[in-house]
Amino acid sequence: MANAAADTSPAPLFAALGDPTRLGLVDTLSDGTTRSISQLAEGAQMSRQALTKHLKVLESAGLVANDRVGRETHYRLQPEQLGAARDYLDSVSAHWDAAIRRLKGFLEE
Amino acid sequence: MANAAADTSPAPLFAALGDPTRLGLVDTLSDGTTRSISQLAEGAQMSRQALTKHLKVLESAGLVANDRVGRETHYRLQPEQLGAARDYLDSVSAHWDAAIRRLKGFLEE
DNA sequence: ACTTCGCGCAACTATTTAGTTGCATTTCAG
DNA sequence: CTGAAATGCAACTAAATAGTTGCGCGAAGT
Repeated sequence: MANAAADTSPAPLFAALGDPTRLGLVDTLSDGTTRSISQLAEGAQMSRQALTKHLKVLESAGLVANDRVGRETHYRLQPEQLGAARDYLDSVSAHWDAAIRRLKGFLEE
Repeated sequence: MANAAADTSPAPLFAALGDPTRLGLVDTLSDGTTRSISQLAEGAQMSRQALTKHLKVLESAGLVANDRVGRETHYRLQPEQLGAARDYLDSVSAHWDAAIRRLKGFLEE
């Protein structure tokens, strides 16, 4: 069991992405670099603690991970779950496409 | 302006998908058929009104649409926004991949 | 005409979530 | 050693969310 999040349903994953602040964090971290909480909080319009909470939500969803470096906590993006979310959306779209193709087949007969 | 949802950020879109009930509705409707609220509420373990609220959330996100048919309200999936969400995830992943490739380039020099 | 079905609207409750502040702890710098 | 920086922890508030119930109304069936 190496997988903590996304056990059965991707809903918690989408929920984690469903907030502008967290989406911004994901976007910021998508440049491959690692940042401390204070660095991430610099530009933001809310307290460091609020940011910390958001980071914990992202971490629970498996979207980010952190390493303690001295007195700093460095967060980094973990892109695997992004792929999982994308795959889910793909499967729904594929289901839809196949169904529509089938329905059209009936109509055009 | 034909686009009501996903104006700037896809966060509301992800938020709409970030609930197991709503994700189930999307999944159910992905078979291309149209269903009345009562039909959708049949299997569910909650009241029709609760379902109605979830459907309105999905509708606000542009994920479903409804047509009034007599005394029934038929909901159908609108898959375009699914594609929008997928595209966003793709762009983040692409950004990540490019960044990592660049970082690896530095290291291997 | 009468009844029933499918909905919408509104009020209400309980839980979760987003955000704050204050304080203690650990680590680095001088 | 002393002080400042970076963070974690805990308590608290306000607002959003998920859910309920009750009721009224228009559309269908008989």
